[in-house]
This record gives sequence, structure tokens and C-alpha cells, in this order.
Amino acid sequence: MNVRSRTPGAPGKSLRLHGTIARELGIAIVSGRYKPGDLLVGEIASSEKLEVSRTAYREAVRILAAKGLVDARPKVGTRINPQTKWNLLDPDVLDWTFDTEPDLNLLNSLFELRNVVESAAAGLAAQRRSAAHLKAMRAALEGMAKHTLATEVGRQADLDFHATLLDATNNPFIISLTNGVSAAISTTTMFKQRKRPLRRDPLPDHLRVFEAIAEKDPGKAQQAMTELIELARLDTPISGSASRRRAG
Amino acid sequence: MNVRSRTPGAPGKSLRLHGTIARELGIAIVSGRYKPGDLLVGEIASSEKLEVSRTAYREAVRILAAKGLVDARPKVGTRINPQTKWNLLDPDVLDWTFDTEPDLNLLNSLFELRNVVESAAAGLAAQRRSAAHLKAMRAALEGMAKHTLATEVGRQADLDFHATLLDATNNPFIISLTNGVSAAISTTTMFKQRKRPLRRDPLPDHLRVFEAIAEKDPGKAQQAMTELIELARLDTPISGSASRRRAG
DNA sequence: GGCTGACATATTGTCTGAGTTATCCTAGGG
DNA sequence: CCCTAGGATAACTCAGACAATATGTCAGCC
Repeated sequence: MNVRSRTPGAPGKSLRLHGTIARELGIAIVSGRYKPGDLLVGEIASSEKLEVSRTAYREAVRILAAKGLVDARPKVGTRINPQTKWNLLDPDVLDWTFDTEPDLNLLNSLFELRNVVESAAAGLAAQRRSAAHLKAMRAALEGMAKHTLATEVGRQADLDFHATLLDATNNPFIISLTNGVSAAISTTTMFKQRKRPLRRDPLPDHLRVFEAIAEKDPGKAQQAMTELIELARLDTPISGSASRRRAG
Repeated sequence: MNVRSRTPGAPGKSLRLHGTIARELGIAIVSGRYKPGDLLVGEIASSEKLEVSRTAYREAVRILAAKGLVDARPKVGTRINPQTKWNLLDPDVLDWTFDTEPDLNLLNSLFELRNVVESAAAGLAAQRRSAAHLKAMRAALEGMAKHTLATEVGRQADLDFHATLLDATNNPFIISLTNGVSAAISTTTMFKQRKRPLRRDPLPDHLRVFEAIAEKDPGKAQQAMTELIELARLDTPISGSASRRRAG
């Protein structure tokens, strides 16, 4: 059970040991293997089991605590927090959440939030965008058209389009919020690409959004973005009428 | 410069040493004393300056990194990230941001986001709320009426109302998002109470939202929430037509 | 002259083992 | 029955050493 031998889940960014452990534990928590209210076994035992030093293990726990997943206190131990305390929109937590086959309801909830935020963002962007924003968005769209979402550069252009749109809102909170979400979306985009090569061309949806923003028509921009996201949602393999969880 | 002698900023929750340091550094970052791109001085020097062990200092940096404020890498050092990478909606970051006199534009941006999210949430809640939700919201409103926002219990009732409303959306992301925001709101609520005793009675606004949700009228609920938030925004002392920052 | 690869170097990362402190629980006193 | 004092247990903090990792430099080669 040497953690060092495992393949790091998120490629590209070379995680250090504490990051790897945080990821492992984080996935265990968000996937439900550890349940809210449960106590993790003590530092000494855990670090020995993972064959790492207490230092590395502690820093991993510190990361999880910073993201609201756990709460560590002397004498009582490290407890898994209720889900309401988790920073679900933290990019890492989001990544961990959708690392495994994502929960159906959760995916729909994410699209729902994305619709709320990005549609409003499109409206604001239509009012506040600069010429530079417009130029950047146009370039992104050309990149999408040229490379398609089947390629890495194409997907990057898609992300650029959304990032620029959010930047145009000039609202730091909206920007902060959605750059995590878009990462998760790109994950699920790759996920849906895996099944079938995606017949529908996503470009027209984006173009409609772009044009509305160019015309400074907030209502139209918002409407176009809502349609874009709804279509994206329908493109995910498992978009069927998921049975909603009933509240307690 | 012994950090232990300082009064911890957030009362109630007993922070440990690393938490205290993280808070100090975090405030220094979000307030702009350290600027994006800057390098923090090395661990050894910093820990000595603060008269704490390297362990404690490192765990503090780990927390900041987990919230996206900094990025630490061997040989290069610990660098302040650009604001776009900060998890601005993290409860702690939000707390640190509004610890000092908050920036005007930022406060308006927060209200803007709150309007986007909570209005949509009200609409969703109108469709999905259970009888239990309705009951809890009614109780919260009674608490507000009885104790007013001048008292701690009254403010707690206000928070309960919003929390229950969000819970009724049944969307974990929306719930997660706004429990951080509500903390910031309560801060600014206290802030605005400080200046003048708040002449306007906030209860009617809340009642309109409640009734729309009770009637399962999404459009009306959304509209009522928009009005509630706009009125709250106007109640803050510094709500004047803040000059918007122009995008680069 | 510009490119390639090895190496020195600075900084964070990891390890170990000890001592400290906060919190819960139990027992004793009021 | 409530309140207070002590003990046990977990995380917390400390100190000092060594390892890993990027970065930049400099020699050698084309």
C-alpha cells in the first residue's frame, strides 16, 4: 500500500506527496467511502499505513480541512464534515467528484448551476464587454471551428471563449466561481466525447451567444446561453430525465 | 512580532497556530499588501520572523495553496497567484476579504452574484420545496419578527431563512455556494448595523418571497428575491453608484 | 554563434522523534 | 442534580536533518 507507486490521477500538474494523499482521501470522501460524521483513524496509524511521514499526512489533512471536507481537532480526531460544509465548487473538489463515473443527479445539478450563473454572466457581458473581449471571443470561436472539440486545442478554445465571456462580466466572484466549473465541464466533455464522436456541431450555439454580446443585447445573450447549456446537457450520454432526489 | 500574542480575528472558532498564520497571510494577500506574481520570502526566514516552527508555517501555506491564493514549488518559491485563481467564494477567503473595510466595487459584485444565485434559487425552491421547508422558513420569519436584526438570534433567524430556501433547491452546488456567501452577508449586515440602527423593516421583503414559494410561483419568487437583495444592497452605507472598474 | 546537455544551487518537500496543548470524559464535591 | 477538577487522548508544535525538484549557468559540440 505504498502511495508513491500509484499513478497520480490528475496528469500534467506534478502533485507532491501531500497532494497525492489529499487527492486519495478527498476522492474517498466525496465518493462516499468515508461518510459524514465518521472519524478518520489517527495520524500515526494512517501515516504508517500509507507508509509516509506524519508531516506529509498532516499536510494532506490540512488541505482537506481548507476545502471544508473535514474538521480536525485535538482529542476528538479528524471528522468528515456534512456535505453542506464542503466547498463543492472548489476546483479540486469538483475534480475529485467527477473523477469517477459521476453521480447522475449531481451532474444535472452542475448543469443547473452553470445555467444560472453563465446565463446571467452572458447578460452582464453583453452590457460590459470591451472591444478586446469581443476580439478574444471571436478568436476563440475561430479556434473552435478550425480544430473542433475532438482536439486538445479545440477544447482549449472552447474554454477560452467561456473564460473571456466571464471576464467580461467584470465581476471577480463570477469569474472565480466558474473557472472551476468550466474545468469540471471540460472533464465531462471529454467524458461524453469518449462514447460517441458527438454529431452535433456546438459552434452555432456559441455564435448566437457571441452575436448577442456583440450587439449588446443582454436578454438575447442570456437566452442564447441558456440554450447553449441545455444543448450541452442533452449531449451528455446520461442526460435522461434523472429521478430527482426528494428532500427529507 | 510574535504571532501568538495577536488577537485572533475570527472569534468563536479557536484557530490553531497554522490557522492564525494562514489568516494573517491570507488577509495580507486579499488586501493587496502582497501582490500577484510576488514571491513570499522563504520558509526558513518567514518562520523565524514569525517565531514559529517551519511545520506551522508550512501548514499555513498549504492552506493558502488549497484555496488557490498561492502556488508553492521547489526551487522557485511560493508565488502569489493572479486573482482569477483565487477561490473567492471560499468562506475563509470571503471572511478575510471583508475583514477590513471592504472594497466598494467588490461589495457590489458580491450583491450582484447573490442576486443571480439567490433569485434563481428562490425560483427553484418554489418548485421543489417540501412542507418541512415551508415550516422551517415560517419559523425563521417569526424569529426575525420577534428578535429583529439588532440581536444575534434575530440575525441567525435571517440566515436560517436563506439557508432553508437554498436547501429547498435540492441542488448541492447552490447550497454549497451560498453558505459561504451568507457568512459574508452577515458580516456586512453587522457592518451596516454599526452605522445606523436600520430604519427599514426587512420583514415584508422576506414575507413576499416566502408567500411566492408557498404558492409555488417561481417567477414571483424570483422577482421577490431580486427586490429583497436590491433593498439590502441599498441599505448598506456605501451603496452609492460606485464607479465600475473598466476592463483592461 | 547558437544549441544541447550536464551540473551546481536554491527552495520547497519529506522524514524522524520528542514535547505541548486542547478537549472530552469521568469522578468528586457542592 | 449541577458544577468543578483531574486524567487520558488526540491533534498540534517543535527542531534538525536529508531528499527531491526546478532553474539557471556553463562547457562542449555542431
